[in-house]
Order: sequence, then C-alpha cells, then structure tokens
Amino acid sequence: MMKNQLPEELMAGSSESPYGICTVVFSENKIYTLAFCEYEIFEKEYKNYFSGICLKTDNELSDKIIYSIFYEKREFEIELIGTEFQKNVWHELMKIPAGKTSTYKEIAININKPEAVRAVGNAVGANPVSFLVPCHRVLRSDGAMGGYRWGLAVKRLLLDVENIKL
DNA sequence: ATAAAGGCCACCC
DNA sequence: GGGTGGCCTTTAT
Repeated sequence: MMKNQLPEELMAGSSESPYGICTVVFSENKIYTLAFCEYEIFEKEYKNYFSGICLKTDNELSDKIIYSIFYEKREFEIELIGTEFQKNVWHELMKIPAGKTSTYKEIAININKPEAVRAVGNAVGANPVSFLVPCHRVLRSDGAMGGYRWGLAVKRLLLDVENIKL
C-alpha cells in the first residue's frame, strides 16, 4: 500500500447514513475514506492505511459531511490513495453510472488486463471511499452479487435503492 | 524472496 | 447446483 501522498493530519468521525453508521475521513476539501462501520471498527481496519497520520475526530463536522453526501447529494472531491493498479480500477468504478452495473471481468478488460479478474476483485474490495466510488455496482459475471467489504446486506440495499434487480 | 490469500472466471461433472 | 485449476496483485512471512 502506498501512503506517501498523505497529509500529516486529517479529520474523521462517524454518523448515521441511510445505510447504517458510517465513518468519514476528510480534509478541508477532500474525502479520503468513507466506510460503512463505526469509528472503532474503522480505526482497526485502517490503522495500517493511515499509519503515521494524525486523525482528529470531529463528529460535528463529520455529521455535516455525511448528511451532505447522502441527503443533499453534494459532490465532493475524492483523494484516492493506492497503487497504480488500484487507482486504475477505482477510476473505472467511477464511470459506472447510478442504476447500472458492471462486472469484475468487464473492469479487467477495461483496464487492459483481461486476465486480472481476481486482482480486480481485490482492488475493488480495497476501495477506500465506499458509495462515492461505487464499488457496490460491480457484480459477478454469472449475475451473482459477489462480495462487499461492509456486508452483503449493505450492498443489496445500495443496489435496491438504485433499482438494480439481481 | 517467497508464500498465501483473495468481493473472480471458465470449465467440468 | 458443486468443485478445481488458473490467473494477477497485494500483504504477510
């Protein structure tokens, strides 16, 4: 994992979303992480990802940002930190419009590594900005739902809200 | 350096 | 439906 471009200090906090409690990490103008779990869990899962970075918890600001994202649908800039391969995959995810789906295989083809389907699965799973980088829109080639970092119930709900039938 | 583990896929039965 | 081998990247020994 690459962690060079990270600033020295970021803000973080948890709040309720329509899909359950979630945690954000953000700076003045960018989102670094959006995870569907409470802060304590997040801290453990991402302690490596943010190692050496001071995360200042600010729940009031986090509330506002999470509200903005899910209810006001405000657009935020996103800062994606990862390997080149991962960023390629994540950029592909952002091309999938709401209400549409893709497959792990299709993404592998689009990034010009048609054999790397399994690696794509890993990269999709490592997406640090859930929801805004719509990793939930990726299904298996056979139509099955595949997995979801934060539990299949959340993935199902996200798809359902976008009117995506399985 | 090497091994092991994946949010998979294609193929077989 | 279920099992198996192959593929490629990342992470952990």
